[in-house]
Amino acid sequence: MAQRKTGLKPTEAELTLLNVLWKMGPATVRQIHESVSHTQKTGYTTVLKILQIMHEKTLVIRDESNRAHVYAAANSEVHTQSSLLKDLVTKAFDGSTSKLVMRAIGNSISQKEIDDIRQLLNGLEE
Amino acid sequence: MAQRKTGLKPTEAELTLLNVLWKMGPATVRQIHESVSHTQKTGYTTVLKILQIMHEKTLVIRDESNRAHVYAAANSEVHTQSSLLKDLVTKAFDGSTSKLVMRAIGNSISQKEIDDIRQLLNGLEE
DNA sequence: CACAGGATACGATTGTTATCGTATATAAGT
DNA sequence: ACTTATATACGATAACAATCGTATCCTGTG
Repeated sequence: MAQRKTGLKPTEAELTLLNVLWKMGPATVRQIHESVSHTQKTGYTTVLKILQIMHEKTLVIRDESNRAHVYAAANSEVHTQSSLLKDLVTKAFDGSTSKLVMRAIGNSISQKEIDDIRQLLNGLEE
Repeated sequence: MAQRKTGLKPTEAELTLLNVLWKMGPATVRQIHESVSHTQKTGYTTVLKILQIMHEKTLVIRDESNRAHVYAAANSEVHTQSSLLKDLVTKAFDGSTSKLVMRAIGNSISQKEIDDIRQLLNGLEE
């Protein structure tokens, strides 16, 4: 049911690893595991396995030229965020981006965030 | 790992049924199935089973006083939307609601939607 | 060159999601 | 009371997600 070829949705564990890769840039399994183990209690081989699966799914690319493979996110953070948002908009907001935005804003947001958003709206307008 | 007691996240199939319940109000399995079968090819017993599981998870409540049980969403659409958004913000937007909003707006949005959002921002401000 | 340390590969396991088939129960007609 | 239509309950299954243990495979160093 999930899309095959392009832009398939990362699972929760996969998204965690992607976040690391976006922050750190290309990294080895050891580095990635080191990074996640600060907040997670995941084993090394678990991280490895997930990365291998992500590679099959083409969620990451890897450089195998060295013994320790170097992994990198296949898609940008922005691209993935947009994709996840689009998915949520269709599944829970009846396809309406503005509904989602208004719900998000309504949740609770700081004055600075309000200013940032208004700024962006101004930029979009013309 | 997923939270037990309160506000646990509905799966995709569950969310589909919740959308029906929010639109229609309380309904029987037959009515719900009828509604989803317009766009889905799901069997009757599948819908029934999912509703039973949702009942165990307390995602829905049900009235068993008649032979055909009547199901209703346990939480409001707004509540669930907020919960899903909060989840996405923490998992993919580093906890920043404004990042999410700006990404959503950036995706593509109509002039009317921009106006609606600006309106909401004005309302929030004072 | 042997070997210890560290890397990947390969299942195996457990839990969850989604889907149905079949069994059973019940209400309403005839 | 039997039969039929329709409900729920139950259990099985297949796919996917997440987790590791173990095996195997380099590679640099003594």
